[in-house]
Amino acid sequence: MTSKALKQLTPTSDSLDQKQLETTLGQSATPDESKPTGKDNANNSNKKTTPSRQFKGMSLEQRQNMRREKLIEAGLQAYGTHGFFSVTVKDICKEAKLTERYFYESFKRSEELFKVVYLKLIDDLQLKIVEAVMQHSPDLKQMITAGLSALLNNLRDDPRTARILFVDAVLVHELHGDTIHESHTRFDQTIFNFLNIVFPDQQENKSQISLIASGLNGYVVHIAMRWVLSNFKQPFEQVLEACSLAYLGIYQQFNHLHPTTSES
Amino acid sequence: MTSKALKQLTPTSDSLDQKQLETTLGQSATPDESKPTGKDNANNSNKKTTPSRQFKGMSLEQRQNMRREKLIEAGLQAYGTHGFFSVTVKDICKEAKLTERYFYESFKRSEELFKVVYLKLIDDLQLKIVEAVMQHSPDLKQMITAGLSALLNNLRDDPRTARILFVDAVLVHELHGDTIHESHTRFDQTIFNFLNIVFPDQQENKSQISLIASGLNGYVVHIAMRWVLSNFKQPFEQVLEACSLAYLGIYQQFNHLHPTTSES
DNA sequence: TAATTTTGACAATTTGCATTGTCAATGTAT
DNA sequence: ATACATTGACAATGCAAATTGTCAAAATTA
Repeated sequence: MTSKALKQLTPTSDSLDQKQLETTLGQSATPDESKPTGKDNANNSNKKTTPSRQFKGMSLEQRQNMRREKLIEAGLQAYGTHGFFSVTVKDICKEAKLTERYFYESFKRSEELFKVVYLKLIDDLQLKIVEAVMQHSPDLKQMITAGLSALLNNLRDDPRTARILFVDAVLVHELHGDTIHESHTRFDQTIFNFLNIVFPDQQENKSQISLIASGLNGYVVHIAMRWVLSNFKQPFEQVLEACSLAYLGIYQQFNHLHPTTSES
Repeated sequence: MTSKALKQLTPTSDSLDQKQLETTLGQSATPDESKPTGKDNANNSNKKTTPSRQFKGMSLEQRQNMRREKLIEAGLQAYGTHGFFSVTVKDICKEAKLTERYFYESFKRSEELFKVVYLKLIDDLQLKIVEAVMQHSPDLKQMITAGLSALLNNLRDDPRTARILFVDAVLVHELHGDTIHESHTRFDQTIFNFLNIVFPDQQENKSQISLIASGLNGYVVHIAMRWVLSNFKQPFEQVLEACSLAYLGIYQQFNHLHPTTSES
């Protein structure tokens, strides 16, 4: 079906290099500040505190981390199901089967938990996509298909992810300054890098390519959101094709505008 | 600059019909429920009320409408500058130089005002775009350029619009059920209609074209948002070109996939 | 088993804002 | 000029959720 005009797309792909891909595309932003936020852990060696004791076979730190994980999972469930603004701290605690106290043990406020959930999700997603792309490295069309499939599959397998990443995230962007905004930008950046590999000899058009990367990102995300919100009405293949069409179209257009070697 | 590969894009455009355009593209959704929401206006003819008296040369209704307009303008300013969730009713009243009482005279709650502001903005924007497109009717490339220019100019002239339409709107989608969601969909729909005109004989691919319309919408919006957030760093022409590239690319791709008449 | 910490349930307090209400000052009609 | 609608400033109340605090049951160590 999608063969006729697509064959001519793989020519420049021989300039693709597996190593180059790994180096350039990667970039996990979670800066390990996603660790416990609570108070002074390390047995604050004052007077009356004989803290740290084993419990259920776990140390204090282990228990805290376990609670933290439960809260994060509960946050994913609650935020992803009801939306950030319908969820209270109490809701999350109920979901996690923990009491409020333990929420504040790990997070200062609801937004902080949300941020952690968000960063985790977007990191996971990006990793999956980049891996999928790299696995099909030399063939441009396959790389595109693989990356898009990874994205769409992820969203379909867990719509909560879609809600958090593409709906509520905009919000927390506000509340959280720009930390999340930056990580949102990372996607643009990844696509930008990809385009730079595909069009190696376009030094002048960096700025233009950057814009196009943002556009492609928006293109796919918007379609994906419709798909999610429609409860996956359209068949996977159709969505995939609609998404890849943009990439392939851009590819052709760009090559026509800036012919490098053998373009007509 | 953008000439070489673009010339071949206007062929099918001879099938474009001005009337068809007007009929198909239009669609203002504001259902005139955007009128006063307050209590019983019409001199509730009970006992003790001798309401309605002239004030500053205006009737009660005139004064209410004037206050309403001031609130709407204040809402645009406040929401568009600080974001919906940072704005309180008091803020809006301060901005409008009115007291809370008059807010509740016209609106039940903050979301209601937001909705009105939103619908007003999106109607204005869509009108401008459709008009611009129609004015350049026969020539496909010019239509695209004109429509995109109208959009970008509007956003640049008033970034508050961008914030409300593309950032906070998602939000109020939540709060307001789907009224706003629908009007958000209208943009997709408009583009869908446009594509249907451009590809008249693609009855089978309706569903596919609908997805692509959403994608194109997302593409442009995402680029536009970057542009806005970067405080319009990139030159207008560059943004415009990046946007139109997607339309032209899709056009070619689609024609290649589903050749109608003379396509190679 | 006794001493002590950890935990869970839930009450008490705080906070931020919406929403309503009061009242004096100002403008309007007769 | 008098009576009253209209307005603006701001206090009073309501409310929902965040945040902190209390206390007794359960688990742990020795």
